[in-house]
Amino acid sequence: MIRTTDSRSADAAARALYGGARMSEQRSLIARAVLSATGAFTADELHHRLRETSPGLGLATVYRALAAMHAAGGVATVGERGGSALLAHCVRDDHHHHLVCTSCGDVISVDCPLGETALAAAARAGHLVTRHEITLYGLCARCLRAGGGA
Amino acid sequence: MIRTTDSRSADAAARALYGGARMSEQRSLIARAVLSATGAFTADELHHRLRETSPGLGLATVYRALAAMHAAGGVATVGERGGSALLAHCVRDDHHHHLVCTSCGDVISVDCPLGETALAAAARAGHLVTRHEITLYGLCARCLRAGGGA
DNA sequence: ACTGAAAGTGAGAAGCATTCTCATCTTGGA
DNA sequence: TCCAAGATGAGAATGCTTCTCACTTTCAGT
Ligand SMILES: [Mn+2]
Ligand SMILES: [Mn+2]
Ligand SMILES: [Zn+2]
Ligand SMILES: [Zn+2]
Repeated sequence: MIRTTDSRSADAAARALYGGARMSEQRSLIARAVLSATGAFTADELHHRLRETSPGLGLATVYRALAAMHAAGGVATVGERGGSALLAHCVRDDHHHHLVCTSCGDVISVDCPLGETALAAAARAGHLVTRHEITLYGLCARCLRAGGGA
Repeated sequence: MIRTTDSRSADAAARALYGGARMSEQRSLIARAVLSATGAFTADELHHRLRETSPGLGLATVYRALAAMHAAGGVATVGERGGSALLAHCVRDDHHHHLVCTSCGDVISVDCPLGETALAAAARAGHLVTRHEITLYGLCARCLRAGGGA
């Protein structure tokens, strides 16, 4: 039986999030917390979770580790909540966006809705779109079944 | 000759931005600055501009006036730059988004690209999209002609 | 025009997320 | 093993935005 919590594969998965950079005990813990998170989280939330088993872990270290994972592409900013950035583990490597469940925090990957139509309209008006940010908020299938249909 | 700076119509336009609320000398000045801005601006930028002719104007007053206009619908958050919110005068009352020129700050109104296709895809997966944020960045026609084609 | 309660103002303090500083560990290749 | 580069933790610092409070202004009702 192969377990996803196997220490060898867990280490490899955690290490991969940093893109081959140096690994510390703290960064390993933080990466595992990111991998085991069910949905989106803020830096502070992750810090609180980690504090339960690692009381000495600093908040700045969490921020630094998340920035490193973000740079390596394993973590994405998927929205914001109450003034804090919402992050999540993101494996998809093609261009896409995220739907964040405002009830449970789950993150659903969505294809980019900016198609030929939208970009062509901008081009027709003489403009050039070089970058865009799209975030969807709503309810995931589970939360919609649970309470949205009442 | 009818001038856009006619005091009667300027007052009316400024007043309209607040949605009929009480009007002070400061709010009038701030509303005119919003109306005369060519594109997007931060609260601090607007404050600096206003300071040139109204040295006593407080930054908190600018923030409060912008919040009031935002609530009334005459001002929209159109993006962010360097950690500050980018605002702009927005008259369009139907659902739309904004393309901000990263060169000159001009704001171009764009139709919402989230069509049936995108929403249906989410619905098919059992999700419900209740809210979304879309911001485009790029170059306006003028800036594209000026430097983008070099 | 007068009055007064509600609303607005200015200065600075306060909040809050995030980043920086710096002295002190760790890590991992040589 | 050695050590230079990198990571850590605590708290200071930063920067945008909001709040507090004493004071002033607005305007609906008279
Ligand atoms: Mn993703
Ligand atoms: Mn608009
Ligand atoms: Zn959910
Ligand atoms: Zn431009």
